Amino acid sequence: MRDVAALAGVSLKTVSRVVNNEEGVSEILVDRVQSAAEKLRYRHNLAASNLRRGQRTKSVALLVQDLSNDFSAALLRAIDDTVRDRDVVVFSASLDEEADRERKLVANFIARRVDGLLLMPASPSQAYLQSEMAAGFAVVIVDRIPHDLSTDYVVVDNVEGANKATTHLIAHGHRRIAFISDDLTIDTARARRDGYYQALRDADLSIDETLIYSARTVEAASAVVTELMASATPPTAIFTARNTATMGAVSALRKLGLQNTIALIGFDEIRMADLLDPGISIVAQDPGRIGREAARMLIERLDGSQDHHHGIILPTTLLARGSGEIRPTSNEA
Amino acid sequence: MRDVAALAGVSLKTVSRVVNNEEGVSEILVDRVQSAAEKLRYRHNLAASNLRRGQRTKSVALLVQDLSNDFSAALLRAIDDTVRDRDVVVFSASLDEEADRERKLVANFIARRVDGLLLMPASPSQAYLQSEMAAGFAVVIVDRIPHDLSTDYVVVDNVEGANKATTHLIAHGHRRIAFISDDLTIDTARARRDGYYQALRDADLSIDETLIYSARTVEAASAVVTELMASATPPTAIFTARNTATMGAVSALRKLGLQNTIALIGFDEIRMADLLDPGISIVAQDPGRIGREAARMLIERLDGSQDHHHGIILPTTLLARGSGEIRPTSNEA
DNA sequence: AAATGTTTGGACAACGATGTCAAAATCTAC
DNA sequence: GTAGATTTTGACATCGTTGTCCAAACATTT
Repeated sequence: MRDVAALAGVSLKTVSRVVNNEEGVSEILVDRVQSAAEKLRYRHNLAASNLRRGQRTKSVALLVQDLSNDFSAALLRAIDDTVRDRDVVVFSASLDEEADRERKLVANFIARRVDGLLLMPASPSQAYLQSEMAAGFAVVIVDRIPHDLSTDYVVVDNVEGANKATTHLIAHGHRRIAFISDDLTIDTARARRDGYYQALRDADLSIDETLIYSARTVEAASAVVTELMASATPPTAIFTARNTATMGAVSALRKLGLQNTIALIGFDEIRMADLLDPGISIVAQDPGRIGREAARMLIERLDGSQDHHHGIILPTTLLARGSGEIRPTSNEA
Repeated sequence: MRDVAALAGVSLKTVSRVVNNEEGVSEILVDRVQSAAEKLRYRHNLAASNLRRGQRTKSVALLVQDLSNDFSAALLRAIDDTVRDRDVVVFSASLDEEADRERKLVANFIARRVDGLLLMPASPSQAYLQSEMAAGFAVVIVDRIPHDLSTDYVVVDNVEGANKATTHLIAHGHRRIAFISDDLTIDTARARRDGYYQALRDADLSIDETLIYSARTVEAASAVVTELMASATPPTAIFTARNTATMGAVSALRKLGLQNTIALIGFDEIRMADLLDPGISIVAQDPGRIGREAARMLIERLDGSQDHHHGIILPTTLLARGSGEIRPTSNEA
């Protein structure tokens, strides 16, 4: 910038004025500065500008479990779309449920002075964010309920959704319904299990702990289903509480030739679910909507809203496509 | 920082030393500074540090067509994983094939002084990056061939992959093979069409322009297939040159009840492809590998490599799962 | 022609951090 | 106890910008 000023024969401040499109610089000088900037390939330094101005960095960070998961990818896309109007850019990273990584990344992003954080927490407690928030840092928790932290969040009604799925299976005559979720240390997984329990209780069915499994990956879920089906008393229906689990279950059932025998409902949409045979019944959430709402809440905070923190609980939709409507075979009923 | 120094009763520089874990500060002072920092909730400002040090910002940007597409999401994940060791964070954004957006975002990221750019270009020419690169900015083009720019890039062998798919269909007796790709202004789409043409020519089949379509979205592709099948002389096979096109074709064929009649091969993997009936034959690329290679190349440049720029052309794999092995019905042959 | 108003341009300090270099404090050895 | 070596500490300038405030240049009015 100094060089540009020298080449254009003006002061630093005048160059700054031109760069920022400020009023009060004669056209002749504007031209001279611009061509000098061009010649020297001058590039404005946003970091220095932000430093001086003490302003927002116009950047936010999104931390999710796994960016390659459809749900998280859709979330990211929706968030990026929502903040784009305001010229805000998005950092993102995968946590793989490692609390350490969350802490490290959050510290890094705070050092970078991002304006806000959208977090699908891997940590059991987010109390460590309290002091940051007190200092004006905006945080919105997505897909999970915040723990030990009073902040905005956006989730779906996991208990209700899981209840709906389980009740649906019960209504179709099932009494032995397996539950496969992500690790139960995860809030969302527990909520879905609670919904499952609730539905069983409401139907006066006993809870069989041997039907409760957790599996992080598609392969793990597939192995669980294979094992379950080989047991002495296999379930007649499966409720998979996560998209990867659903994919694993579909794959395993098909391999066993049981896709038309064992009922299956999954939580969270999977691609091509309606094109499989049978179609896979799903309790769907709308990741785009979750992302948009979360980004909107974050933006409101950045705009200075001091409203009381609140959570948005979005509804789920049961999509009956066939797999969830399979009835138990006679000898199992 | 000033406040921390005051509270600890030391100079600014000493605080800086403690923050940066530099040698030569007595333990007593280290403790005093740390507890002062704690008390004041001091957070190191990376932007200011980078400004003073004139160093790398340890951030890179990834610009792709659509972050919610499986391919791009897998790319992002692989890149994030690769650069994480070095404590580098990743910005990402979707371009939706809008060249303007690419230019704007690149300018923004340069102003933010990201160390490097991973770009799936939407622009027809990337010449505008030449001067940035001359100034030491690292650029790697992914999934497409750079235009008017000498730089590193990572692509798959699109011509060969498309040729392989088309040849496979021809070998199964097809002579009327439809081609559905992304917009043909896109380099990669053109390369795949070229591979398709090449295979037809090699088999002495004429090229029928009425069988060439482009469709950006799943819905558009579905509509194209529906239209094609309603025509007087429908194809007996379809080659979809993009994952969204494949999804659209699968959906349309199934709706028409033609999934076991019309052969289909897609370029780029789709989820659950092997679980559909018939399984969907795919010319697969490995997005994780593409991302890792691209990130690796970028890192090498950041480490100062001045090697001649070069492109990596990764192979594709034909996965025969059923849909691509359907033979034309007798009256069509 | 003097007084007033309106643009336009520039000097300077500051944002938060750190490299340089010299001063102060501590230690060693005779 | 003192010269010399060594460890700790701090003053200052600087990275690239921009807000503040004043000065110069020019136009307008009476």
